[in-house]
Amino acid sequence: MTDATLTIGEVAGQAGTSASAIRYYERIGVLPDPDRVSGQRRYTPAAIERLELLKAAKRAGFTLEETRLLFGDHDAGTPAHDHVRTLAEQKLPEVDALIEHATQIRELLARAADCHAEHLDECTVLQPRAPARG
Amino acid sequence: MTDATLTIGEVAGQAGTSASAIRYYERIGVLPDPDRVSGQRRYTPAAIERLELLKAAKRAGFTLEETRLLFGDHDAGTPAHDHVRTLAEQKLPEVDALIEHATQIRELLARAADCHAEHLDECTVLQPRAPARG
DNA sequence: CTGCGCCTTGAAGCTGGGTTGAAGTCAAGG
DNA sequence: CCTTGACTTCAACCCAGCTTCAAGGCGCAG
Repeated sequence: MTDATLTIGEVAGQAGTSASAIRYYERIGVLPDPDRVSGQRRYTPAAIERLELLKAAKRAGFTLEETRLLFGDHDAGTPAHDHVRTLAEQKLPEVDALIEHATQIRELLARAADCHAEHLDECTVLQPRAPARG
Repeated sequence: MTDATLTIGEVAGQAGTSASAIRYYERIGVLPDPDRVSGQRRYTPAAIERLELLKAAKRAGFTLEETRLLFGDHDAGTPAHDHVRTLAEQKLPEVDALIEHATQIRELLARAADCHAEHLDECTVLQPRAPARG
């Protein structure tokens, strides 16, 4: 029924993480407990997608606890379901702010990377929009 | 010459961080050593902007060490200047990836926040683009 | 039945990013 | 003078997020 055939090592390799990290995630409830074959964890390919989502969420500034709440398994009708909506509403502006900040930083980096000037004054990484030293 | 009049407490308050964090940043070289008046740190308003840049960079996934390298004080002509360019080139695609991932997460959150369905199946936070359960 | 490779667990250790606490300094005010 | 309050240093502590270690299990090849 579940074509859970992947071992933890395979999943880790494909998702670009480590087996120990996956075990850790399961321990703290960020990932669900997988099927077992004679004690060993077995995964479906969906687990890889889930890990990638988890990675993206982490990069977006979510703590593991938040990803657990947001992307954990909640069935409809549970109080958790409503809680997820609330949390999502809370996090939305934070993610928006992150995107905006990251875009600003991106501009700075682009300027720095593109700068071949002899003196940093002309292309300094600093001063996102600050005048200073004028 | 330097109109450094702000105390660490004032800067911390305005930048939305803590005095101990600022001392820590100075200790590890992420921020430059400020002027002193009878032992006490004094800052110009530029310090607040710098702290805000630091915060943005952190949110964008930079380690403090990276911000030290990127946004630290390098004078023109130093080897560091070139190193900054290299690092900036390295980080650019990472920041791009971050922005993309964050945008994806944003979509997920927006869906979740907007979902008033009774059952999570219709609006589940999971499955960014995965079919699954089909 | 031995070795190999990958898996298991639990506990302990590590790194980054700070915070907290103790003990002391300085300037102003009563 | 002495307190008050915001600052100073240094070391110790804390938390999240893993990694590493020790001791052992399972299945397969030789």
